[in-house]
Amino acid sequence: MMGIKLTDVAKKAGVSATTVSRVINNYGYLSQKTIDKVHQAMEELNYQPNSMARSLQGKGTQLIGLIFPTVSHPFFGELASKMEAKLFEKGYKTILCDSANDKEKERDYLRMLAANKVDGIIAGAHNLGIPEYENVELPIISFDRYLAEGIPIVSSDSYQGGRLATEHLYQRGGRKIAIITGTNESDSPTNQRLEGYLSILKEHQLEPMVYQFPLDHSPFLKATEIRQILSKNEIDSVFCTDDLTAILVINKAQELGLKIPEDLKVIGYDGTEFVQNYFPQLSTVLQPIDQFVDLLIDLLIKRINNADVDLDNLYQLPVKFMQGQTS
Amino acid sequence: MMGIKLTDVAKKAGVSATTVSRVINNYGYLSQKTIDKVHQAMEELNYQPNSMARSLQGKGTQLIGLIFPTVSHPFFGELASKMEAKLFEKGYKTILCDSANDKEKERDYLRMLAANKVDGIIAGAHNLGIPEYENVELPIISFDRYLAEGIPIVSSDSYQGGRLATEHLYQRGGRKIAIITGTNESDSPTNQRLEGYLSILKEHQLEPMVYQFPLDHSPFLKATEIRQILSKNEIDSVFCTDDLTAILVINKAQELGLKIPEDLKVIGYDGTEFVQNYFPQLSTVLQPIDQFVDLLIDLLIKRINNADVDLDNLYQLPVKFMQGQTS
DNA sequence: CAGGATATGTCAATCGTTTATCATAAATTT
DNA sequence: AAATTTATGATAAACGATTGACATATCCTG
Repeated sequence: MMGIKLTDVAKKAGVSATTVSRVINNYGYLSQKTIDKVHQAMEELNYQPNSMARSLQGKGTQLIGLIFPTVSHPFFGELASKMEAKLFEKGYKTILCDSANDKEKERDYLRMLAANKVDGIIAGAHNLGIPEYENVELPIISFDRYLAEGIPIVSSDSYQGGRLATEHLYQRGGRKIAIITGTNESDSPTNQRLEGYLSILKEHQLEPMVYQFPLDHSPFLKATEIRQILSKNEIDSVFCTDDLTAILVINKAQELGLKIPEDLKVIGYDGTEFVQNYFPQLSTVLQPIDQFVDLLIDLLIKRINNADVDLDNLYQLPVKFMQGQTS
Repeated sequence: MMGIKLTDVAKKAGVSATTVSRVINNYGYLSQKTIDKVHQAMEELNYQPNSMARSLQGKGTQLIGLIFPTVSHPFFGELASKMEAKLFEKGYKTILCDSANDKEKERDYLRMLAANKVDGIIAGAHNLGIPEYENVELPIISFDRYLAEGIPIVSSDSYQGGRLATEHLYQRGGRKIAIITGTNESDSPTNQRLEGYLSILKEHQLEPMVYQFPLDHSPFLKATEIRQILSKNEIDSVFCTDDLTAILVINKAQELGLKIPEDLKVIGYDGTEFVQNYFPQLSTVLQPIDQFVDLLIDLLIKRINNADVDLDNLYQLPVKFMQGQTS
């Protein structure tokens, strides 16, 4: 039933357990001959050191917790997928935690990750009021959201993104420019997209039209509200602070017989590869997902290797506007 | 640096370490008073038993490995997300393994999961020729793909799905019905979709037109090939064996000025919530994702609790056709 | 109040690996 | 040939929790 253990390898290789351990952990004096013998025995027995026993010794688990709202959303799916790939390259394993916008679940996760002695956490969920983050002694890096004092945030320049999108709509002739965004309950840089929008409208002395949908609204509910907004016929442009909402707007506009972009200009936000591949017509603001991944992981690994490295509080990566046919 | 341990709880609660362990593992005689005292101490100290130490004792890690091609694909993203949620409910943690259609990566994962002593594995990747599956002594359940003798497969009735979609296209007047599917290198029930298609064409004595794209083709490449196929103007209907390809077909058809469904009828396959929400117009064959999740997890847990339970080799869940406006 | 049931404690071994300490032996340098 | 350096082994104590064996004390019940 039980697997191969270190002593089995030692026996097979005809050396002592100590020597096998020395080979595995590469310390002390070792002859090449012994190293080869041991490696061969490990291969022949298909030996894998027991992670539990190693980390009991304080070796680190090589486990990283990933806390995101849900990987069923293309944006987080893409982020998680790339994160996982890069972590695996670097020898880490990923524990997936879909917080599902559920505060209690997120707290449970935090406890669970601590109990599992993960080496670090990357958190990008949207729940507020989780004081546990204040006391976590683990290395954490946050994605796009304030968690607690001393936890670095990686995000993009949402203010600039909001400005880019809105100014673009204005340049294309939009004068009744609405924004559809989430309720900014969470203390996240994401809310700056709205600020960017407002700043541009102010510069052009236009009246802002702000629609805020709670994050936990179903797409169906959102679609219904969007239909209502559109059928009032009071707007000529919409800036959606995520691509999926923009797609809903386009769908509903088509149902209502509105021509895009003539009757209605639409801009999204995120620009995942998914949307670029399957909705190439959508104008959107590109978030630098690959750079997010690189930076998040680099920072986390720095923290893991040295708990005292000085990291900035906030890293803001630049965004890019991408012209499609919907604006 | 180090966290709270069992002996700290014992001290705080004023009882012995054995008693604390008895409380945690719920065995032996215990008074309610003691139980409460210990629980209170655990809470006050925010104690979490060290998973490593527990599983060294043979307690099981409560870890489950999830091997899928990539969660950046809406279908697998949804599957993974729901799987993770249900596993968490049942007290399991999910290690995410995106095999990325990379055989070597998948083998590495298998090794890694064994070293981490996961309690079980659910594998739904698409790689062929991984003999390791033959020797894994862990409980495994496969999603939609043959792995090795004795590993149960959960899938849907792809043959029937292929028939449903194709017959529907015929009923709507399609006579030049093409299929776009993957190359059936992987030994998976999925390939039965093609068989279903062929069977219907045969019944109606129509000429099959089969286009097969390798799984690792980029969407861009696929789109280009689709454009070529469509511009030859030889078909009036397409059955795509996944929704995303169907979306590409629709995009390219629009570019070419083809009216849907008049000039071209399109049917997809999968019917994720994502597609239902954001592409409600697409006709598609619904896979029973929720039932997949329930069944996969129930079977796996059965195997975990009793390695000798008799499970079927193949579980085929029914699919449903869903009428949209593209057919 | 005897005797079983209940409640708690002490002690020690165990899980598989790491690592420090000592010991010893061979190989290499001076 | 003596002195180092290199190579390996034997032993044992961790890491944190579990659990069986055994001891003891309190409780309840007939």
